[in-house]
Amino acid sequence: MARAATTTDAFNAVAEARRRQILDILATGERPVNDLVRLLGLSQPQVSKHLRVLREVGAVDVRDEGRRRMYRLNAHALKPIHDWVKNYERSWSERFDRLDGVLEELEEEGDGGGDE
Amino acid sequence: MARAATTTDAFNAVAEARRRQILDILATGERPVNDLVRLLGLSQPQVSKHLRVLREVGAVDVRDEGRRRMYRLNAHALKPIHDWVKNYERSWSERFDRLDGVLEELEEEGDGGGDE
DNA sequence: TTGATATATAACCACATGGGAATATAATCC
DNA sequence: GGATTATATTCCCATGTGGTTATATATCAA
Repeated sequence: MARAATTTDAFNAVAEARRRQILDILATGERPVNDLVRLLGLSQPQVSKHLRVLREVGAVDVRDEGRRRMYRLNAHALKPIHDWVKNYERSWSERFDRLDGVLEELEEEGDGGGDE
Repeated sequence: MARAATTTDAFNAVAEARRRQILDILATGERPVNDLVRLLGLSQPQVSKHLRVLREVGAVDVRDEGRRRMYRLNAHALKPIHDWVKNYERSWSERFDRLDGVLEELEEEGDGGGDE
């Protein structure tokens, strides 16, 4: 088996930095494709393909406006990523560093003489 | 060019669900490889290879203990993911839904013939 | 209608992947 | 020493990739 498709879920879709950049731009408002092309300095097909991936995972919505296609962020698709990663926040949050130290000591004490 | 290597950064590393599962288990405490093999129902080489990816992006640390290798979470490597995705949180947070509506209206109103 | 503009798609390629199987390495036990 | 246990690595392969170039589709303008 190869790697999971980029369209499998939001995790795979935003693994690509370009696609995160696209979302960052769309976070400031709706944009046609050509705006993204200029702002990112990518080729037009490249941007269209990235947008397709983002569409397939639901991270962007499109709306036709004449010959332009207006893309809009749908950040709800990113919620699973936030939900997963937020559980790790305490590990790097200064506020919890001291608590973590205490917990580790307790664990080791209860562990029956482990040193290290 | 192909897709970025899984070891490029944390985003690519955790795009694989198995690796997120591994981190979830390690979040409960240090574990030898065989624990992960049993808990995940994966083959041992598979787990070792996933662990290598997680090591290369700094998401886990290892410690030798006899013939076992104890793996430990290093959640700090996940901070960039959290930092990126947290900026989108307001989009799905109920508390901000009403505010978003207001902001969008303001944007549209002010958009009378804007530049670009 | 013809031409220009805006976007999507297709064909192609080099390449890293995740899984499986087999093997290598290393520590422990007899 | 040999056997067992624990882990890492290597080889193999099918597959999906991101970029490029070329083309298709659709809308607007003259």
